[in-house]
Amino acid sequence: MYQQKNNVRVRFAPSPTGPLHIGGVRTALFNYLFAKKHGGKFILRIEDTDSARFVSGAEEYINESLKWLDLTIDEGVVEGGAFAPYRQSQRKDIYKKYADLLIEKGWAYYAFDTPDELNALREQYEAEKKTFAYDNSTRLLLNNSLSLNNDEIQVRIASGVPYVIRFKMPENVTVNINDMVRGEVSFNTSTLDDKVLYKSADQLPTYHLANIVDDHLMEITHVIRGEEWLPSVPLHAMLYRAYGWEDTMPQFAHLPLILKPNGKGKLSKRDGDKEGFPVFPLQYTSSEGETSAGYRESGYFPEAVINLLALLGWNPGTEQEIFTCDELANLFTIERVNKSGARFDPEKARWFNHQYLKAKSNSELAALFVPVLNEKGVSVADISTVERIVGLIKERVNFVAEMWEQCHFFFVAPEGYDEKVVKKHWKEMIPPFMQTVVATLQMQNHWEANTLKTSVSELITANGQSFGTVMNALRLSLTGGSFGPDLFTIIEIIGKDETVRRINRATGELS
RNA sequence: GGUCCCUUCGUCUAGGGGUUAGGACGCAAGAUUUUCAUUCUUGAAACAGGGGUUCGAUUCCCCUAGGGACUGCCA
Repeated sequence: MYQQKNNVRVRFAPSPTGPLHIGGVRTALFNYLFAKKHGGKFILRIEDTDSARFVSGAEEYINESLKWLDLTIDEGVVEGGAFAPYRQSQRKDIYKKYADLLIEKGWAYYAFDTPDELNALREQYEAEKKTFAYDNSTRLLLNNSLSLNNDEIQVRIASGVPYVIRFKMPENVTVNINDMVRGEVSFNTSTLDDKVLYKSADQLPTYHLANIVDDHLMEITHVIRGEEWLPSVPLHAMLYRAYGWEDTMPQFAHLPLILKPNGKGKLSKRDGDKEGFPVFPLQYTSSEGETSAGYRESGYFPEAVINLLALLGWNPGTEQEIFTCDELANLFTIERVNKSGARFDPEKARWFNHQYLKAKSNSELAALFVPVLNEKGVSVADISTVERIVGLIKERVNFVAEMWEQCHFFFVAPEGYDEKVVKKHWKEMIPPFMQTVVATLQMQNHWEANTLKTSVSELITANGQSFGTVMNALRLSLTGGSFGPDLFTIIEIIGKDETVRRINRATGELS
């Protein structure tokens, strides 16, 4: 397949145009895993060559996201490195030089057509049910240094007429690329257009130029990116050829897209809002004040996010599903990346988090739960009790935040009683019988779940009561509902006084 | 429309010329349980269609269909 190079250097190259999308995070992850696997370098390059779409704070968001997920960057804007700067807006001069070089070599040309003119052409073509393309069939009809005579070109440039630099795509060249995930991919250059490489609007290169120049200069060995770039591959390959860099051209790997849970198309911000799952690693508030949920704020553990993302489009071929990041780095190979897009499954995402939550120690979870308790107005005096409670309920929740509804009754008396349970279990004989239960409990001097269970069970049997009814009624009066861990453990933890108080209150209120 | 990519249970996927087509999520049933969960067991659930090649195709090839991406002075 692909030859392994000695010094693997991969880059994650996002644009700071908004919050990093979960698909972008997965691209970062696969790059990171690949670098780790081969003992190579993981580089973060900021591709901010679109001044119009630049969003302030987006770069910080990217850094914070990768940090939260513990995807350590070897070289980047913050980390520095031998190939700095790593922010493309700071490499302007480099790109200009390389754009000019292409003109000199005859691989590119100046084009004076304005955006308005081009748009008009597109509309005109569309009206005739055709598609306009700036390519070998049209370029001689347009205003550029290929169609205009030399004097005219010089006059325009000298008088400051804005121009872009376009790649002169050669005709009828077959470009074969061996993609690491897709195998051989083939294109004919005659179907390709003359892409803008250098913009007049902001005097910055487009992605294509900046990307190829930087990947070359930064000695990138493998380009692992989303499938949306596959159609650009022949252009990129031709650029490497134009510069004479073909022998060091990186290997390409185009990752499948992450698709909507249901419906058509790739995962978008909207889907998350609609289905109630995050699409972004961190919560994000746009400049318009619109907030989108983040995995972090939704209570996902970073390890769980890494795990679930790794298995979206890749698997090790075994039945193992839970992996540490180190395990993933060991097991990861591009060859086992799938070709087809994967629908995102919010349900399974929650399951992953559940697995990680269960695996955490009680003290770890208790520490995470204390802030939730404080928020609910519970001040924690005894952390060991919280640890114990958390241990009792961690099997039944997916998120730390869900713990409260599973265990609030350990901390506060029920505020009401579930009517269905009242109807079903709060029989007429319950209130009087509860008095004998209270009496029995008050006599206990060994306040421990098993002992309590024995005493109460004996009482129930001795009085010929229905075990289920009494137990449910008791649970109702203590928790307000019909769910939760072992009842006698609850009784043990909340203590004698509180237990008696709650039973008396329920008896009073429900009679 | 054009170019390119993709196609195994509802979803994520394993597999790969001869298999009872495996696992996971979710779903259903049963067992356990004082409740709800957990846990355990079981179950329903897939090779898009049509042609080839072959003794044999879900697997290889072609076509069709469906899906996706791209088609910007965005990345």
